[in-house]
Amino acid sequence: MSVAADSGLGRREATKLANRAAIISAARRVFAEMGYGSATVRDVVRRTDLASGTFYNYFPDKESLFRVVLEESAVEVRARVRAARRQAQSLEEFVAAGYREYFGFLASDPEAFELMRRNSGTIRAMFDEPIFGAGVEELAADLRAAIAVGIVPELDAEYMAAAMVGAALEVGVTMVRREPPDVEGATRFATTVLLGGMERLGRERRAS
Amino acid sequence: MSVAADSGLGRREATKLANRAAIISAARRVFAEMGYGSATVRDVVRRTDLASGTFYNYFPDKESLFRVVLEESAVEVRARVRAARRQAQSLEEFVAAGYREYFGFLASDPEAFELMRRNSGTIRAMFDEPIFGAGVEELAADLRAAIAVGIVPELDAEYMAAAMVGAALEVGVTMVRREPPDVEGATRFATTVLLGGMERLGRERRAS
DNA sequence: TCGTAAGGTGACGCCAGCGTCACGTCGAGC
DNA sequence: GCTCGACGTGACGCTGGCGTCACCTTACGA
Repeated sequence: MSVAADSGLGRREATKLANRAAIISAARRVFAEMGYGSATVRDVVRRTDLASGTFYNYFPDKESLFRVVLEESAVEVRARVRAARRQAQSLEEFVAAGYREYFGFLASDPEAFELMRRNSGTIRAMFDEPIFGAGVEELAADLRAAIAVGIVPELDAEYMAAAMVGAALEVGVTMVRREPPDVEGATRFATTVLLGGMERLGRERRAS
Repeated sequence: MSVAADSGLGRREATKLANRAAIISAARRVFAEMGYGSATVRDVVRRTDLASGTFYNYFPDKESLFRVVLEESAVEVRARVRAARRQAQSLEEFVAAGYREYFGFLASDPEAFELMRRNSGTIRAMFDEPIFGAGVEELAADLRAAIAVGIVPELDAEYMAAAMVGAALEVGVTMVRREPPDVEGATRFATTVLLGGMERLGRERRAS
């Protein structure tokens, strides 16, 4: 045994992991900077010290790579947001928890954020309705559950989910641009607006 | 004079206009379907009965074409939205007018909408902060003016503008997906939410 | 009716990305 | 230490987009 590596892996296994990671990391930067459409496999490989042929030992093509890159970022966020929401005991907590988790993610990983923002159109078209789209679906489901229990007034859950996610996206962009990004402030703002919106929707509904 | 054309233009002038229009129209569809990045000049030309060389008599390259295509749609919307807002006599009218105009546009020209949605990331990156971005700026300015006059409670105008635009974008997507799109319903929903949000922001501010 | 030139045409040369494959290297296992 | 095969390598053939240009058609004006 000539093991070497600090990890428990052999050299071969280790470089394999490293190469894959290098490709994904380079791809993340490339897709974020120039967008999926104009990026080429070569662009990614060039940001790596690998040969072009090597790429194809790891991924069959650009699209597969893109899917993996997104998976790595987005799935985790969505899961975190949803988990945070699940623990909420009140409506305010429900809304705030989701926003806090999401804004926290943006602040901590601006590159992933840029990646998703830059390619949001492509993402929507490619997976039709995933990543953010699925986020909307999940939120709508959570809202419907909350309405059923009576925590949230009766309202169009689909529209409400869309409004919440849309606001999150744009407020997030604004927050990231401010230095340093104020996660708590953005969370408070978004939460207040959306809670106020639900309140008023409830009031108007009752009035009619 | 062999004029011919129904319009007052000569044949040459007429085909020139028609060719330009044909290219722009084809480009709109191509960019909407495959996104700016992966679209090629050839893709556009192929949707036309023109030869590839002809394209370069009208536009120097893909980017110029893209800018013109966007200009044609976006500038007009932004102007319409802003004009509608300007006539508003109350806060409710201010918010509702903007949304109504915007949602009306989406419903009336879904292709332009698809174009902008599909390429929103590219647009942001290319013009950095135009189209929608400029929309946010304008809205923020209008909000600040309204705050100064006392119609809108003191709040972070930039965040508020972001939230309003973000909500508009996503609610718009949802609205367009419903058949038939209910412009008034979406307008009422978005307006109520955002007004409620402002209300609550004002209340919380006063409380602190 | 005729000369002129505006402008459409598409083949052309160039370039870059694609995916492959024959070769070489080097770690793994004995 | 030696053999073996996994895997990195980069040149290669191919494809398709790019922008150009010599040619030709035809509207225009006299």
